[in-house]
Formats: sequence, C-alpha cells, structure tokens
Amino acid sequence: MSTIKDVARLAGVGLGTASRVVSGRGSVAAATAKRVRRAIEQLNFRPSHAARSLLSGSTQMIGVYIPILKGTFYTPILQTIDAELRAGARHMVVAFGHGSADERRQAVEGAQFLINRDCDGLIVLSNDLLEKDIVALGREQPNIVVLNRVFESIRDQCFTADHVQGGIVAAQALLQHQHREFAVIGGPATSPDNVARLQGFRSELSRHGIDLQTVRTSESDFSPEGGWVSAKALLASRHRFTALFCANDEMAVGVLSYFQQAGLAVPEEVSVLGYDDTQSAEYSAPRLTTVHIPMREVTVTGLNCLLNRCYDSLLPVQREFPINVTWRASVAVAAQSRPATGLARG
Amino acid sequence: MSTIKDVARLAGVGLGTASRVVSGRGSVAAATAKRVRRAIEQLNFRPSHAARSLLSGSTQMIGVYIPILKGTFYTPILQTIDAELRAGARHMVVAFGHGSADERRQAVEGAQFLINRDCDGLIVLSNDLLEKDIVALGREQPNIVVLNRVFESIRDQCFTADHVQGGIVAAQALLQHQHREFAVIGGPATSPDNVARLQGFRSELSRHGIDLQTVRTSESDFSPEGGWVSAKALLASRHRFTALFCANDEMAVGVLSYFQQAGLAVPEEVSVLGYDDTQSAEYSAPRLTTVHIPMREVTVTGLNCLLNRCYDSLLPVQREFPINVTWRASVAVAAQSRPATGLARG
DNA sequence: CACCGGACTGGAAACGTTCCCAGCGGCTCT
DNA sequence: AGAGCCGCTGGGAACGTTTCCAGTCCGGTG
Repeated sequence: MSTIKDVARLAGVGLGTASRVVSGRGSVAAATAKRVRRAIEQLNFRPSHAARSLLSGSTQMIGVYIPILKGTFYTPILQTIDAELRAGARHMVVAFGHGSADERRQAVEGAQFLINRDCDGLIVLSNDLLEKDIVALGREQPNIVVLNRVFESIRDQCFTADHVQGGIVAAQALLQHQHREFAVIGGPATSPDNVARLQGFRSELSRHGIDLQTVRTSESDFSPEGGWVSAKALLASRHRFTALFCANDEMAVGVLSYFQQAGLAVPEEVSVLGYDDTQSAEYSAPRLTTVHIPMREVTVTGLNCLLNRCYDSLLPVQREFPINVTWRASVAVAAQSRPATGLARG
Repeated sequence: MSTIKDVARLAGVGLGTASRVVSGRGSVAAATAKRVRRAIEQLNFRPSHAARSLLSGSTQMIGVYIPILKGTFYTPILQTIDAELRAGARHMVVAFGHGSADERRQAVEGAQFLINRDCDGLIVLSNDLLEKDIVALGREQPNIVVLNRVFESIRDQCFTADHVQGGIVAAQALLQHQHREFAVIGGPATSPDNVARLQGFRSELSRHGIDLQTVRTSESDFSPEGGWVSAKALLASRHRFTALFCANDEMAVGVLSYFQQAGLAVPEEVSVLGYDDTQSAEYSAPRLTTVHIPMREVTVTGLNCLLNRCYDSLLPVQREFPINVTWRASVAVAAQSRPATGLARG
C-alpha cells in the first residue's frame, strides 16, 4: 500500500500539500492539486484509517452489543444503526454473546471487547447486565447508550418504549373484542421488559374486573420453540381461555404452529396476540395481530443520543415512543359461550 | 486515557520494559513486572488498538458485506463469523446495502467502504456483483472470500453448497412422495443460486418423465410477502398441482400464510417444500419440510480460507457441502386422484 | 582477576497521518 | 518605495505502540 509520502514524492510536492489535497482543507494551487490527484490515482492511494485514528484520537467507530442474533428482533436494529452510521462516514462493529459463560458475563465481556477495540461509543442491548456492571463499564467508556431497558444510574442514556403501557395496550386490544378468559405466555422472569408488559397487561385486566386468578400465566424464553412447548402445555392443562397473549412475536409464531397442528383454529376458536411487531409476525399463519413497538424510532433516538455524546452533535432525541396495535388476522371477537377450549385435543 | 508512557513513568521504568510487561514478550524481573502491573491497574491502562494497527500494518479486523439484513438467512452467518473471529481476538465489521443506488452499486460501495476502513480481509455475500466488480475489488484488497456464489475468476475463494444438487434433492423429495403435478415459486432470475436450484429441480423432474410444460414456475423475490402474492396468483390461475417447491423458506412461509387464509390444507391438499432450512422454517404452521443447506459449514470454511490468506494460518478448508432434506410437516404423499387444487378458493 | 554471557533495562526509530509554523513571492495600500 | 497581507508551499512534531540496539549489572569460569 502506498502512503501519502509516496504521493507527495511522485507529485513533486511536500507532505503538507499532499495532505491538504487529500483532506480538502487549506489552500492549494489548482495546478498543484491536479498533479497530486493524478499521483493519488496512479498509486491507488487510500489514507490509512489507523493513522488518522491515532492522531485524532477517534476511530469513528461505534460498537454494538447484542446478546444473540436470533429471530427477527435485532436485525432491523442492526440495519438501522449501520444505515445511520454510514451516512455519517462512520461504522459499526458488532459483538454477540458467546462462550460458555452465563449471559451476564457474556455481556460484560462483549462490551469490554468493544471498548478495547477503541470504539468511540457503545450501544448495548442486554437483559442480563446488572446496574453495577453498567457503572463499571461506564468508567472505562462513558459513551454508552442502552436500548430497550433502563438502568437507573444512567437514566438519560437509556431508550425504550414504555412496556407497562405496551401491556396495557395489549389488554385493551383483547378486552375490546369481548374476551374475558385469558392465558398468557410470558418471557423470562429475569427480563425487565417482559415483567413490565405482563404487569401492565394484568393491571389493565384487573381494572376491567377480570379475576387475575383465572388468567393462566406461564413462563417461556422468547423463542418459537418455547412458544410451541408452552402452547402444548396450555392445551394439556385444559384451562379455559378465548384469548392468548404472548410476550413476543417469536413465541406467538411457535404457538400458532402448535395450534395448527393440534387443529385449534385461530382466530375462530382462540385469539392470539403477539408483541413487538417484528417481521416474523407479518406472514405467519394466520398473520399475527401484535402490539407494535417502534423499535426503529427507539434505535435512531438512542443512536442520536450516543452520537451527540461522542461527537458533540445536536441530533434530535425524543423520550416518548407511542405504542399501538398492528391489526392482522389472529385476533377476533371472542367466541360466545363455549366449553373449555382445546379439550380432547392437546 | 492513559498511555504506556504514563504507565512507565508511574512504575518508574522505561518504555521498553513497560511494553514488555504488556505484551508478555521479552524478559522482565518479577518485581519490576509487578510494579508495572500495579501501575497499569492504577491508571486503568488499555493499549491503543489504533497505534498497534499502525505499527503492525494489521487491524485484526474482517469486513462482512451483506446485501440486506432481513429474514433469517444471514443472521446465523453473522453470528458464526463473530464467534470464530472473537475466539482469535479479532473482530468483524459489518456493512449492509444502503441508499438509493441499485444493488450492484450498493455492494461495490459497501465493499469499498470496508476496504477503506483498513479491513485485513473481506467476506462478501451478493447476487448482484459482476465478475468485473470482484476483480476490481480484488485489486485493492486481494483477501476476499465470497459466500453462496462462485465467481469464475476467483474460484478458490468462493464457497457455496451445490445448488443444482439442492434442486435435485428437492425434486427427489417430492417425487418419492408420489407427486406428479408441480408448481414452483422461484427467486429472482438474477440470482445465480436461484437459477441453479431451479435448473436442478427441473432436470430431475424431467429425468423422471415429468413434462416440464406442466410445471408452473413463477418468479418472486425471496420474501414472505413475495411468497404470499405468488401463492395468491397461483391459486387464481387454477393450475393443477399437488406439490409446490419454493426456492427459499421465507417465500414458503408467506405461501403457508396465504394457503391458511385461503382454506387450503397443507399438507393434506398440497405439499409445500422450502429451501435453505433457516430458522423461519422451524415453527411455521405447519412446520416446514425444507432442503437443508449447511450454511454454517460453508461460512466457517469460507472464513477459514480468508484467515489463512490474511494471517498465514492453516485452518481446515473443505470444498464439498452435503445437502439433505429436513423433514417436518409440510410434505406428505400426494393426494390421490383429485380435481384441480384450489379451485373456487383462490 | 579478567573475561564472558546472560538477565534485565532504557530509549530511539518507525508506522502514516494531520496540524502548525515558517518562509517565499506578489499584490495592494499608503 | 516600503509595509503589510494573502496565497501557497515544505517540513517538523505529535499521536501510542513495538522493535531493536546498546548498555549495565551480576555471577561464573579460566
């Protein structure tokens, strides 16, 4: 690879002049600039990013930690971050959770790794990080933004939709279709956003006179397989319900798959409501009605906040993210007076 | 951020000694080393990746170009690359296709961007790049590996399963379930892997005495939505078929969704066969039988080849990737003597 | 006792940029 | 005509490492 010295020599100019042509800053005579540009072309010169980073103290690189790239929840986030960053001639380096360590350690190590790679800032997604972990990380790299979760110690660096509100919206969607008998398949109890949405859901149900004792809630793991297994257990339990709320779309997809196999018709016999409105909800069978979480807006805002911190820019940052329901085909009016659903089928 | 000079000063040693402690190379007295380590701890020193890159001429960074991160085809690839790389203390920087330019330009620009960022090597996935593009790119960065596609000019840097064979396997799977009436929803005609699998599929059908005129083939775009639309058109056409081959799982998922809505039972009335065996096939309704492409092995091998080129290692590289069928629930024995499927439904 | 080798140490040079400063003409203004 | 300014230019310094070389000290050997 040729360096700017080679360019300067070939063009018969000094280092400074060559550099000025490359960067476009400072004044250079037109004829000289032309000669330099020809030399650049001829030598196929590209400035060394490493040298620039060293000198400027900035790598123009943002690190993103994602626990595990599975399903369709994280993919639009990555796509969005990359798009925004590249538009500003910066780039993204991604680290996923790996290895045999528990998920908290994986997150710490992943973030640590990104910091060691000289990232100017970090975007972190994790349900397993502890408050003190984020504090420790913050000591090494203050430019951190957290998505879909809030840490009290760095409240204003955290961006998320209000998942309690999300749960309320979910309950309302079902209630307004005359449902009174419910089942819920939740995510991991360790996931803060999950407990928030379940809490919102249950409180809204309660507010409408539903006896919370009658809503069967099981815990699963946000995966289609988990949804499948939970659906099976649910039918086997012979619990009465006309509506099922799944704490994310992935599980709902698994549920739909199992219900189809079990011969239970959605939405004719039971309604199924998802959460997140990810791509996997769009073309399930039937197409999934789901609570829309505006992750794109959350991501852009979080990134803007980070960029503002890193590069003293003034990108817009919002704090409220409206939640609504994307209506498709898996929720209908509750079937009237019907014996326990799924009997003799599970 | 503190530098190694600060460490040396605090520990009361020279630059060289401090560096030797950090790198672990060269001999340092135990007591001195201890003092240096304490200083490192105290100052929270981390060596600058940029400075190391500049000096060594290597960033320990691999670039990955992905056209668009949608669906579940690319996610395991990214996950795999990151896992392998991090195990060797290297990292990955990802670029997706962006902007208003056509997909070929996007790919060129994405790869270019990665090269400009001083990546030691590139992994490229693209159906739209031309032979001459890859040659041009190769002049700037010879360490390039292509996945899921072969360019004649750099044959041994390309890794892919044999998609003609994949098409043959697909045909056999259907044939052995007594199907004789087919429909096909293909991907873009511009996608080499798509034409390969369709060609394999048709040739195998032909070999078994099927009149190719009778197999209705439509072109779609590899997306669930495309599958949905094509399925609708297919039923509307009143074409007779007992088995439908979709050129990827995403489209098959869309098809399943539409068939469900149209009241067409899979696999009782028609069988649907997917291709790729991605995560989205696992819990569709019904669960999708699909041609398994061992993308993980392809990815690891491609990466190994790249690493060997970049860092003179001797990681194992294979050239053959066995293809088989993952049997789930969407393919069954052909329904006997039946009128044109889907009549009065589309 | 002189010598040698090994363990250990310190610091200069180099990597490829950009920034800053100094210098040189030529022009304008008094 | 001299002062001052501006456009343009060249090169040194600095960014934070690692590598290499030269040096010091100490113990053992002839």
